[in-house]
Amino acid sequence: MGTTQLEAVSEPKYWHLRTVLSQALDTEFSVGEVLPNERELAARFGVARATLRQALEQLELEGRLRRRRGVGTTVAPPRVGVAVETERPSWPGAPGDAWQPADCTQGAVPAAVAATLGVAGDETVHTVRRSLSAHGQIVAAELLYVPAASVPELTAIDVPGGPARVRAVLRELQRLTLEGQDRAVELGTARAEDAKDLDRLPGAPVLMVTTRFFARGRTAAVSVATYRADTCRLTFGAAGDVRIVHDGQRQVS
Amino acid sequence: MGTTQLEAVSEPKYWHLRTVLSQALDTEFSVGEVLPNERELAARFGVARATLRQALEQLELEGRLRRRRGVGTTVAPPRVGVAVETERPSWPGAPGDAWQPADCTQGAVPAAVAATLGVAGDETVHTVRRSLSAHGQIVAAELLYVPAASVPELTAIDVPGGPARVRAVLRELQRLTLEGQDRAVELGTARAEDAKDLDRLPGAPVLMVTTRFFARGRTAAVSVATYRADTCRLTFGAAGDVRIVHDGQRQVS
DNA sequence: GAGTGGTCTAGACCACCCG
DNA sequence: GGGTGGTCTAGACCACTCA
Repeated sequence: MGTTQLEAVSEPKYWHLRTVLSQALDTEFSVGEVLPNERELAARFGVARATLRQALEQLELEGRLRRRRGVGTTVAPPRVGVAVETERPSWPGAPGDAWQPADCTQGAVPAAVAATLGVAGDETVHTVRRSLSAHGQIVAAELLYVPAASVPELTAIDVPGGPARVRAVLRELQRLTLEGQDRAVELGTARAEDAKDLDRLPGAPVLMVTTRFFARGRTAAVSVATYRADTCRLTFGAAGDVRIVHDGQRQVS
Repeated sequence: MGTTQLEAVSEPKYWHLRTVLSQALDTEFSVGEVLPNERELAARFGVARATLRQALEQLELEGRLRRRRGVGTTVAPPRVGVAVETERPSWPGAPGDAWQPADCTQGAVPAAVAATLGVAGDETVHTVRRSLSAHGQIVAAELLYVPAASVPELTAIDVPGGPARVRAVLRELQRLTLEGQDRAVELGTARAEDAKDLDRLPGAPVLMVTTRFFARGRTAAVSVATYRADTCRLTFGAAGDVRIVHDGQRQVS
């Protein structure tokens, strides 16, 4: 990485800096390598630390860098491909589903969720929490909403249940015939709670995937999953090793 | 919106501010309404302007606010659902495809694209640019890469072609039997060029959708589409009016 | 305790929009 | 020309990690 000062250009400094750093990452650094600290880098490029941080933020958003307080800034590995949808629709918890059960509560749900489920605001809904890991890292957290009416065989409980309870809910769900599902993907920010699970700061960018499951002519369950946007690439269909970055700067592995 | 100062809490000020503003947006503002300017808001909450801006940035990332230089900060409408995948796989430009042709060049492509296409680095590839509008706004820009070998009937041109040329390429593509496709979705930042098309600043968050089209046992084309992350919600399957926000604070329309 | 990134401040100037 | 958000500076202190 050169010691060069930035020459005068019309584009914002932080954007030019991002480009310079991006090229340096391509040519002079390898995955896992630690960059000089922010104060050092800022001095080297002759900018304020805040400006440098703006450039680093961009690169982190693109999944090129990983920054950890007390540790430093390192070159991030390529994003992990996470299969969101493979072939046929299937219930959560079906064989081959890699999500790990966490816990399960029941009670009322937020109005927006109730509306999507088509249930009354005070109707009992099972709320299942699960998480998904890849390469030893948690990459996604999920809230699965299952109206009690969808799993009538299930006996009520008063206290939060653990993984066993989660499995019981999912088992009941499998008994229904899945008539279809649809999904929506959008950008969101991690709630404080999810951020903790995902080992990120509150407000970290996440990809929110909302899935509706249909059975018996109605919405039998809704899943809201938040994936770490910095480390994940969501795949649909047979997508295996798609590895394109828009500006084409990045090496293929 | 209260004139209240922020009380002492352990969470970062900008995050608490985000929450306060978010609730104010839910209860005291309607879509399109203009917020007080940043200096005014910062003074009202007793924080520096930079801190306030950090909170506004979060809300903009969540699609709750829209900020325009010289104009002001307004309450954003709900995100637009954009159908990325409906039923069966289909070629770009097939009937029902709402993408607008822009222009078309040919020549070498970035190494990463060539690798995905499975062509040599110097092989001729048609690069088609298209854009997608919804409600009078451009919401996505696409680069479609079609190796010359996939459309052998097409005569070569030396200069960039317009929409007519784009249609010719797409027409040739339709003649192939589409054997399958897969997709990947990830977070990216808008290149300067795309940012201009999308009416955003460079580095604006975008959802990058990479699609591979298979024909004759190989990858016949690759599309890289960038959607405005602030205004778009990508839908897969029959998803119509899914409208859930993770923390459930938001009203359903 | 030394070093890292994260938060926050109080200013300045610039680019852009609109009346 | 006046008002908006966007960029940038030069500092300070804090929270966290690790030897």
